[in-house]
Amino acid sequence: MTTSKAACVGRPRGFDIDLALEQALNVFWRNGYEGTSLNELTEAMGIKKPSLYAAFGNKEQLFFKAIDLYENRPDSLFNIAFQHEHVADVIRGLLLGAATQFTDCSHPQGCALINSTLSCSEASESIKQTVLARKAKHKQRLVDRFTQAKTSGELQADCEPEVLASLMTTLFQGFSMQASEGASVDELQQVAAMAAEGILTVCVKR
Amino acid sequence: MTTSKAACVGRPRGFDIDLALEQALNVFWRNGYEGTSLNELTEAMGIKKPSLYAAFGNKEQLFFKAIDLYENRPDSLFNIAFQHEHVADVIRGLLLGAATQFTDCSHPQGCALINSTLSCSEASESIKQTVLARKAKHKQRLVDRFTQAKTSGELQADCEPEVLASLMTTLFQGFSMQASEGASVDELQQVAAMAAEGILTVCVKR
DNA sequence: TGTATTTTGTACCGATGGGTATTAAATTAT
DNA sequence: ATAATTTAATACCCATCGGTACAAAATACA
Repeated sequence: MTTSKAACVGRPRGFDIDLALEQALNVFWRNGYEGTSLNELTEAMGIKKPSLYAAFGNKEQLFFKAIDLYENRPDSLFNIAFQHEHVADVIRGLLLGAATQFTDCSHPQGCALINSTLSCSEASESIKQTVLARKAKHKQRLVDRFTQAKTSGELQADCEPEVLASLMTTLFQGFSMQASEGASVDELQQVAAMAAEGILTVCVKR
Repeated sequence: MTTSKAACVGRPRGFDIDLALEQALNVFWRNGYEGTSLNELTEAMGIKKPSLYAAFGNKEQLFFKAIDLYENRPDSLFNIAFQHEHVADVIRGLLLGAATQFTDCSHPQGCALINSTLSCSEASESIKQTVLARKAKHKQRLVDRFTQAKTSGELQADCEPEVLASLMTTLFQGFSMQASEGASVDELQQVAAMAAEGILTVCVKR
């Protein structure tokens, strides 16, 4: 699928490339891009450096592939929440979903995309720009959905879709940081509930 | 004041130590702790490494002194907002103040404290813990203020001070990230206004 | 005029960063 | 078997990291 080179000649690869990519994602998710060293990566992936470079190119390309894997997961926050018909349920789903997923112990805490941008000095500028572009794309999905809600009369007249979308991403980023710093599910869910109540009261007709 | 060693014997120091500390703060503010190298620091401070180590100890201690400088500024967000009598004005002041200060072009974008935690791998664990402790102290100030407001009857009965404080810090962290990523004053102020309206509607008696 | 004391600049230290050259090992095709 | 091809492991490359040894320079005191 992601890597479908049927190299049927030569010595066969001694590791599962998709599994290795998942391990790499976990490390980047936990430590960000610059906070992750090749030694950490190779150890987590169970391979040596030359194998990593042969299979994935370099650290940067490995990161991009890992982020692709992250964003294409079917149980993504956006994919689930956007299934709701009413914008009120979308907003509730996004906030509660973020609080829940970001603190899920079955994987690193917080959002992999958000966590990755954090530790980017001027060195890895391309990483920064790419991640920012992806985040902007997600924000645009919010703007589009809220604009549609405004058109269909679900939102208050004085509620601007762009501002509402910005508020949502602000909360996501805050949730991601708090989760990474050890906040509990309960704490974030309570915050999400309060935020949702405030937003729905102010922005959504009921 | 901060460094009042009257070393009146020996070769006099060739640079202003307080000014140098301000420059160091600016660099940490922009790049975080691990994202800042000694070369960047010495260049910004206009001194060489041995001078830095003689004056400030090491990178870690320099960071702590820079953060002290940051937190003790009289025009701090909290110090200003907490002067208001009514909790509604405190909340409005904190949110609008954060949006405004975090995007102020006269210094690096975002909150120095929040930005510093971001790029902390397991390496600099002491930095992480110290910054987390300081952030927790600030959050406690919020909890105390909101608890007082609850007692004095300014808050709704179902509004928990801890949750409200968490929501505020969530927004601060989100604002800091967005500001660091280039969000404009206007954008953040609009978001802050919407957030304030929602919070006041849901949490504060009017 | 020393002498003690402190700062400054240069040049360096070991450790770690991302990345690679090279050779041995394992497989398919001839 | 043997050649061609691909992966694996070791050992290395250079740049940068935080930090420091050392000697020259600049001051106060005797």
